[in-house]
Amino acid sequence: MSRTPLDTAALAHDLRLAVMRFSRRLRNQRVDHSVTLTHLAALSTLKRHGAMSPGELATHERVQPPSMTRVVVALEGMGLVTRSPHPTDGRQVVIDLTPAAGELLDAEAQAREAWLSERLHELTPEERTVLREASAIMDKLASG
Amino acid sequence: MSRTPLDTAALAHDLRLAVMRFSRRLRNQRVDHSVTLTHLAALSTLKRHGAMSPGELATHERVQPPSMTRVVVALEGMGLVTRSPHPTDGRQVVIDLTPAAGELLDAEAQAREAWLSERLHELTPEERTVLREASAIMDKLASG
DNA sequence: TATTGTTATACTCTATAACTATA
DNA sequence: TATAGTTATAGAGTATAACAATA
Repeated sequence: MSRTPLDTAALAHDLRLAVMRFSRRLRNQRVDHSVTLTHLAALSTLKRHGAMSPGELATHERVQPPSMTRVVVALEGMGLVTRSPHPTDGRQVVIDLTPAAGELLDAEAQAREAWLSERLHELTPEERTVLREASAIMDKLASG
Repeated sequence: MSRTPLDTAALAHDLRLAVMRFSRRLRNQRVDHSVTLTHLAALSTLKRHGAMSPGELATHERVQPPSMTRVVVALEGMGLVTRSPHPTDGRQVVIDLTPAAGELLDAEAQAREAWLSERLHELTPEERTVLREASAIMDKLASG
């Protein structure tokens, strides 16, 4: 058969376009204009994985350090994260969520995901399973 | 059980982060700096669906018309698309690929997708099937 | 010297609002 | 009036290069 190479090329093509269109749609689904999707993603990662340095956060989100610096500065200005000196390494900084961020995440994340959650509800359980598995695979691809 | 609402919220969360990280990774995978990923997506859509108006192209790519105007202007400047008057409707414009775009798509798309194709090859056939199905579902979600 | 983070700068992507031309 | 497209403008997101501080 040896159809794999062709299939893979077609999959790469379709997957690329689907992800681009879907991510555009997600970004446009903004309700509150104070916290952007990028900000929310950083906050979510901090909530899930706990306090970490800007560098670690950048690695998690697959962005370059200067890009994360900008995000952290904005979040600090909004009172959503704190920057503390690292206990032993003077070069490093520890970014952590403030209580305000915890509250915001509970409320805002739900509101922002309302559209997506609703759409997901309209899918079949099988389709949701596909997306659940695809999420893990895409994260694996992104981190590789 | 009634676990669906909770599952859906968690899925919305994970899917959002996975798509954001994956799309960042895709954008960063730029090899040639003359044609951007957005440009390539528009060209791909024109190749697959044939000549169409800027408005139709914007709908396909889930962007607003002014955003597509900018892309089309850039592509025309690079000699990759032509803008012709619509035969019957004087308001409309028809965007079509030039021969140069055909050549570029064959070569450049493959080159740009080399990274992704390689990564996809490392997956199991089952994982690729998941991504293939997920692509279709994400397109459905984006267009809904 | 190597690492961590930041500043400076610039480019891509995308949107909304206002305008023009045609239907 | 309504529609298609464009222009003008702005903001979000991200990168590379250069710099400062610490290890």
